[in-house]
Parts: sequence; C-alpha cells; structure tokens
Amino acid sequence: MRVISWNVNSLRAREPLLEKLVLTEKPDILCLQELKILDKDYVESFFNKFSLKTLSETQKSYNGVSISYKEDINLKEIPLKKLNLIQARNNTIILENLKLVIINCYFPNGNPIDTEKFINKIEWMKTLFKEIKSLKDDYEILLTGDFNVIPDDEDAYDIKKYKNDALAQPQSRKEFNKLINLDLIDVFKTVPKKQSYTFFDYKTYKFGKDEGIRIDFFLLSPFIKSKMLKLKVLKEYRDLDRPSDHCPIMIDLNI
DNA sequence: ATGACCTGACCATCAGGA
Repeated sequence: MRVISWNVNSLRAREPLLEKLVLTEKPDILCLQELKILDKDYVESFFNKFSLKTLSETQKSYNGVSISYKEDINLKEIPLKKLNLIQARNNTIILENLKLVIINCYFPNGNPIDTEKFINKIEWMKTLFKEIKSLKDDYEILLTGDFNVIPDDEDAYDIKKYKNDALAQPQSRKEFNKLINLDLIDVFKTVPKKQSYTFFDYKTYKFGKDEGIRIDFFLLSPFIKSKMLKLKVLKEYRDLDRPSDHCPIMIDLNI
C-alpha cells in the first residue's frame, strides 16, 4: 500500500502537478492539506477523473484537507470533530481489516507567537494528542500531514532563523514529542538531512539553495513501521512549474 | 528587514502562509 501526503497550497493551483503525481506515483491513499477551496463536490469530482474516491473537510480560501483512495479500498471515516471546530484541519479513516487508522492533519501555523494564534496551535495539538491516545489502544496508527513543527535544531537549514517562529518553540516541540512518546516512530528522522527537508520557502528561492525545513511527517506505530518498504520525499515536485512550497512525502507499506 | 514569493479574495491590495 502506497500512501502519499502533500500540502498542495491550493488544490486549483496544483491541479497539473496533482494529475502528474497521481498518474506517476499511483498512490493507494493520498492525503492533502491546504486545499483552499470550499466546494467539496469540486474536490471529489477532480479525483473521480483518476478513479479515486475522496472525502474532504473544506472552508473558503484557507486550510482544508482531503483523503483520496482507490475505489477497491474498504474504509470508513471517523470524524474527529474537535479538530475541525474552528478550521478544516483533519480527516481520519479506519481500515478495519488492517486495524489501521490513518490520520491526516494540517496543524495550525501559530505565528506570531505572542498572539492567540500560537495559543490555538498548542491547544489544537493537545486535542490531537488526546484523540490519538484513545485510538492507539484499538488501532495501529499512521499519522501524517503538515505538522508545522520543526522538532529538532537539525531539522532546519539554519535554526537561528526560526528562533522566534512558532514552528520551533519549546511548547510546539513538547507537544510533538508527546505524540512520539505514544510510541509513534518519526520514520524520516534517520533519513539524511538534505533528503528529508519537506518545505522550501518561496521567498528568496530557498529551493535552489537547498535551504529547507522538515515539517511534514509520517508517524507510525511499531507494527506499521515494521511493514515499511520504501520512504521518500518527492523533492522533484518542488522543482516543476508552479510548485507548492511543500514537497509530497511517500511511503510504501507491505500491507 | 514587520522584506522577498505565492494564493485567494477580487480589481488594488490585503491576509495568511512558515
């Protein structure tokens, strides 16, 4: 089973690259973030063209997440409503036959740090922690998406630039580590730094300078990790016409 | 450097991203 996660920074703007991604990489499950479109029917019909079913949480202009999947996959949605109370930031699905839950998240950015936005980021992460804590008793976990957290200094090309950024604050890292301490494995952690960056700022053309940060993740329970066949940041999609500022991330599982 | 670039709103310029 191949799972891809991608913060597309607008579905409409990324349609040509999404088509390429779907046709080339053939994901079984495709988790997207930052759709920036309200129209759920539009999102669904876009992926229908590629024989993918889709479930989505949307809002106008901002945020929005979706999970598309091959038609023969048997799954059900479990809405974690507390994660979508204010903005559309989560879809969660269960594959009952595998006892696996897949949680797709667009974590709040949280900047600037002296505002309500940062408080809301930390609250949202605490809510996610509680949800996963209760799910992990019954299910294997695959948690993915744009976490908007730089967990360690080495996950940025120059951590000094992020000293006052919500992504690298101790509180943000603490909430990230609480997820890890639920016995979830950050599988990209052992991938060499320059191959594990997932975001390159449009401003000052960071991609060309290889100055990125690692903020998109797969966090897996140990059994799912044991089924991992392949893992890759699809960096080439950051180098095409009209790219997202995030790279897609891809994992193959022997399940 | 509270910058730069990109997107959606909507038509001039702002909010938001990270």
